[in-house]
Amino acid sequence: MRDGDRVTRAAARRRMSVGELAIWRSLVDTTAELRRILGAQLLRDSGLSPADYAVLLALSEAHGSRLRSSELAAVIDWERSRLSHHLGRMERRGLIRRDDCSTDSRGAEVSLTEDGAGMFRGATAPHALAIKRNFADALTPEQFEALADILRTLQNHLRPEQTATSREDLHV
Amino acid sequence: MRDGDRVTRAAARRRMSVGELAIWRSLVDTTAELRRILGAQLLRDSGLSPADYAVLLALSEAHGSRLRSSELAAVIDWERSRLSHHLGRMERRGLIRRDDCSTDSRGAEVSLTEDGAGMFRGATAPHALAIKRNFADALTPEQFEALADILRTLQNHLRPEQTATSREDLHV
DNA sequence: CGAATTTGATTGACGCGTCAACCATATGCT
DNA sequence: AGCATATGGTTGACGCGTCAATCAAATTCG
Repeated sequence: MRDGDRVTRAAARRRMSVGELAIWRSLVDTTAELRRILGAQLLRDSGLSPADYAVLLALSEAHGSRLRSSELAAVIDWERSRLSHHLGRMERRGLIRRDDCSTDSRGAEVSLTEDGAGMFRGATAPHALAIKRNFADALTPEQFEALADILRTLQNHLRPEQTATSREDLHV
Repeated sequence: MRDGDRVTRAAARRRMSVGELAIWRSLVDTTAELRRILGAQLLRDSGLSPADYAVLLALSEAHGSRLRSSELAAVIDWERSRLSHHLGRMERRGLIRRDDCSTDSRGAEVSLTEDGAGMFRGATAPHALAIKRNFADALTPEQFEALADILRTLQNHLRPEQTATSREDLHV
C-alpha cells in the first residue's frame, strides 16, 4: 500500500479545513500569476505565446524536427482539435509547415521552418532566465525538494497508474 | 533583510538547474490538470464555469450581495473589460443583474438574481468536495505546511510590498 | 472482395480573454 | 464658469480552446 493511499483513506471522512481551502486558492492564484508574468515576458522577448513555445519545443526535441500531428498532440498533451487550430495559425505566421505524410495519406507531418527554429532558439534563453528569476531564485533547495515531493504526491493521486517520476512526459 | 532576499542574491549568479526547470514544468502541468478536472466537475455538477463561480462567490460575500463593477473586478482581480464581457454573458443567462448606480451615474451595480444565488448555493458543496477529493485528501499536514510556506515565499518574491499572509485577497 | 468500423486530422460554432478604442460622467484646476 | 483630465464602464476585433460534426483514408472482418 502506497503512502498516498493511506493518507487518502485516513482523510476521507474529514471535512476540508478552511486552511486547506485557502492553500488551494493560493496555489491557483500564485501559479496563475506566475504564468501570466512569464507568458507576457515571453511574448515581449520573442513574440511567442506559451502555446507557441510548447509546440516549437516539442518539434525541436523531435527526431529531425518533425512529428506526426497526433504524436505532437500526445507529446504536449493537447486535444487534436486544439492543435489543428493552433497549427493553422502558426502556419500562417510561417513558424511551422505541414506536409502530407508519406506512409499514411490521412496524416500530416509537422516540421519547423527556418523562421520557427530561429524564433525558438531566440526565445529559449530569456525564457529560462525569466523562470529562474521569477520562480527558481525564490526557493531554497529544501523548498524545491518539498515541492517536488508534493507534486509527485499529487500526480500520483490524480493518475495512480503512471510512474510519476518519468521525465519523458514533462513539457512546457 | 528578509530571508527571501538572501536566497535571491545567493542564487542570482547560478544557472537554473534542469531539476529546477523540471519542477517548474511539473508545477504548471499538475496545477493545470487540477484546474481542468475541477472545472469540468463544477460545470457538470452545477452548470457554472470557474469564472462564473468566482463572480458569484464575490457577490455572495459582498454586503447585500451587491457590488460596484470595479469593486467586483478588484475583488476577483480581473481586468474591467473581461468582467464587463463576462457580466454580459451572465446577465443573459439570468445569473446576475446590472443596475445604474445611484451615487455615480457612470457606474453600474452588480447584484445576484434569485437564480444566480440558488445556482451558487447548489454549487458550493460539491465544489468543495471535489477540491478535497482531488487535492486536499492527497497531502499530509506536513506537506500542507510546506506548500503554504512555498506559496508565501513565492508571493513575497512576486509582490514584495504586500503582506503575504493577509487572507482577505484570496478568492477562487 | 466489399461493407462496416476505426483512425488521423480538419472545420464551424460558440464562449472566453486581451488589447485598444471609445463613450459619458465626474473631478481638478485656473 | 470652463476646459482639461481622470474615472467607470462598454465595445469590437482578434486570437484562443472546446465540443460536436465532418471527411477521407486505413483497417477489420464477414
